[in-house]
Amino acid sequence: MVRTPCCDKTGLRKGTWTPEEDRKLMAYVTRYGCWNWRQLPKFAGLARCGKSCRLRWMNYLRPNIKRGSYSKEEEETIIRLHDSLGNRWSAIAAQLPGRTDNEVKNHWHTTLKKRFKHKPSAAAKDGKDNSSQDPKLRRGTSREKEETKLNDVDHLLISSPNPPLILESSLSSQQPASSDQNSSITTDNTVVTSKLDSGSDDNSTTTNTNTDIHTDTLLEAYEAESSNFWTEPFLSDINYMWSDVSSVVPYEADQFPLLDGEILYPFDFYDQLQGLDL
DNA sequence: AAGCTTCTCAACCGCCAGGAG
DNA sequence: GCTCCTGGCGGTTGAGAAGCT
Repeated sequence: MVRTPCCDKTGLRKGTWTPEEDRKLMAYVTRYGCWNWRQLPKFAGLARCGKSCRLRWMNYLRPNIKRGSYSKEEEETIIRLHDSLGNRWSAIAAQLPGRTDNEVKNHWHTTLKKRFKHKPSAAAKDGKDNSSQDPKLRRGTSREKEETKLNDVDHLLISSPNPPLILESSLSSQQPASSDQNSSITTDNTVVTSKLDSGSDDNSTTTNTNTDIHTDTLLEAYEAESSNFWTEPFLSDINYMWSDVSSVVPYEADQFPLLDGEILYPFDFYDQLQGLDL
């Protein structure tokens, strides 16, 4: 499923992330934010390129990542948005709280796409899905990007002017996060929450705006072709709790001997937990 | 049980946009 | 206006899991 680890010419690691690397990245970003992805691995004590760190954080370690099966509503949203937007996975993912563009893209290619092999999307028919042909048309407008930015949790992480250096050997000497750092994290959580809320609103809005007759036809076909689809329980609703320990901290707590609870559960974790009837 | 094929998805790659100097 | 740097995006890859023969 994952690539075997290897080293490139510059000595930077590639391939599968180890639990140790995840721990370092998570500890650093949680505590200090992603002030500069390029420089971050150096300060975090990681032999990875910045891009790799960013990708790992965005697609796997972020606290609000939703994992598990897609619900009927989520797949419906993907289908509708793909029909209207084409392969703009980040825009589609923005309407699916907790889902990453990579995940949405994978799910489309592995599952949803096959169900509509013979039914080209409206976007494709209208020429909207020409993104892969003309790279200049692949990107969203600056306004769309701005809106996406507002939803992007990471933009609210702190930007430390003097980033703390965390060397492998110095992790244990880290002091607890300052109140300022905590506030940024709390802000992060607030945004996550509002994003989740607004996400559903956006969903309905987008659905109303973008749904056309063709999409309905597409969805009907989709329903007809996926026999067990509508009858499946909302697995993701069961599996996903964005404040769940498993999503916030993918490893056992005792694997974080250097981290205190403040970092393990940096947000108003327990408050969220109580509200979920777990 | 073994070998083969198909599927899944984490991760890489290259390109582009936008900001800073 | 130009160059450089960085973040972000979408396409693609390929190892491992799952299914099939």
